[in-house]
Amino acid sequence: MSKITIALEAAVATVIENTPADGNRTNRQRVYVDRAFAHILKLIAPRIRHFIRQYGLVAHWDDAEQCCAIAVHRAIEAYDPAKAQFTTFVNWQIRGELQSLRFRLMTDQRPSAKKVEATTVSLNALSVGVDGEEMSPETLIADEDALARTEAAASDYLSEGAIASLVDAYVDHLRKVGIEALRRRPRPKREEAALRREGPRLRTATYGIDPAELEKLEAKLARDRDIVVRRVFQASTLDDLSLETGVTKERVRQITKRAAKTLAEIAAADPRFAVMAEYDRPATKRRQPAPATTSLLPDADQPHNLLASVRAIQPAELSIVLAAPVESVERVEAVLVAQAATPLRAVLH
DNA sequence: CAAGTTCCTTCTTAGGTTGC
DNA sequence: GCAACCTAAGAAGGAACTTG
Repeated sequence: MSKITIALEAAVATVIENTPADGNRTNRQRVYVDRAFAHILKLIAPRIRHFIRQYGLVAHWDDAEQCCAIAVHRAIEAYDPAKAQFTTFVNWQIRGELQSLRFRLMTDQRPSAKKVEATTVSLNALSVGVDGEEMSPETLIADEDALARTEAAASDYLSEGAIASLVDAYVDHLRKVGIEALRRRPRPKREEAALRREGPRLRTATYGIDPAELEKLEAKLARDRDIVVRRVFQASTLDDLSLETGVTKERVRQITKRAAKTLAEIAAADPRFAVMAEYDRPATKRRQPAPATTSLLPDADQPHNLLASVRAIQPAELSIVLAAPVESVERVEAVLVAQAATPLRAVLH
């Protein structure tokens, strides 16, 4: 154990000792707790600075420090020395608070309730029985899965919106390319001669392109859009799409292959689809650390972010891995399996 | 000027491979 | 076994170019 770890344990022990179960501290106890709390903050100040930088919250330094202080307070309240060391426990509390702060600052762009003239209605006000007696809202909740389904539906709604935007961007790209090709394509000589005979016509609205050609282009775009949406995002089969669109399975495959490539390029180039582009990257590739001001996610290369899973194992298995006698690992119940080169990290109690 | 040739793009067909 | 994938080859259609 390092000096800081030992000092943290001692300071937290002081806080716990001076916190009676009923919450009524004496003045002396309050002074001890305040001193110990200040000492804890001083000990973990370098770690707090590190996390604030890592989470890209340098621009909101004061708020981030406040969140970290709250995290330390919560960590002390919930800390159980029998389960883990405080130094480990407080890390996760701080990260959780900072993550939450970043989410509020960078993601939640909803207007305030006052601005949209929203009214908050208490569930209790809605749950009055026939006889006028108030009923507990919980008794009215018959569907325990409602929350999960609501969240899933909201997630689906957002993803459908993102997909529609991405496909719109792809179709716009195709339209741009198609119109450019029509503009570059010289008019057939016979048609040109006929136009000369008819005299000049103003067609600025169609950029000098024959409206019939534009109609054909739009029809093709609509067909391609349908194919891409159903094939790429809804997993329709080649057979189904071939039957319904009238083109061969192979042509459907070619269209979707070209679309997938272009969609990936659009997603990578447009910040609106940054999350999709991020998701598209192979998991095995190590990402380059992004500047803190542009990335919403913590640096994946940091050792504590490499955690992949927590797996329960038997003491006998761990004794083999660590080449230690079974008796010395009897109290170990779980190990953290990390993605790093060292496959196992265990703490022997 | 009409018919033939060439070039380009889109789409289809055939046959082999791969993964579940 | 089947669906999907991939490659190669070729058909179809439109337009420019060439030739008699």
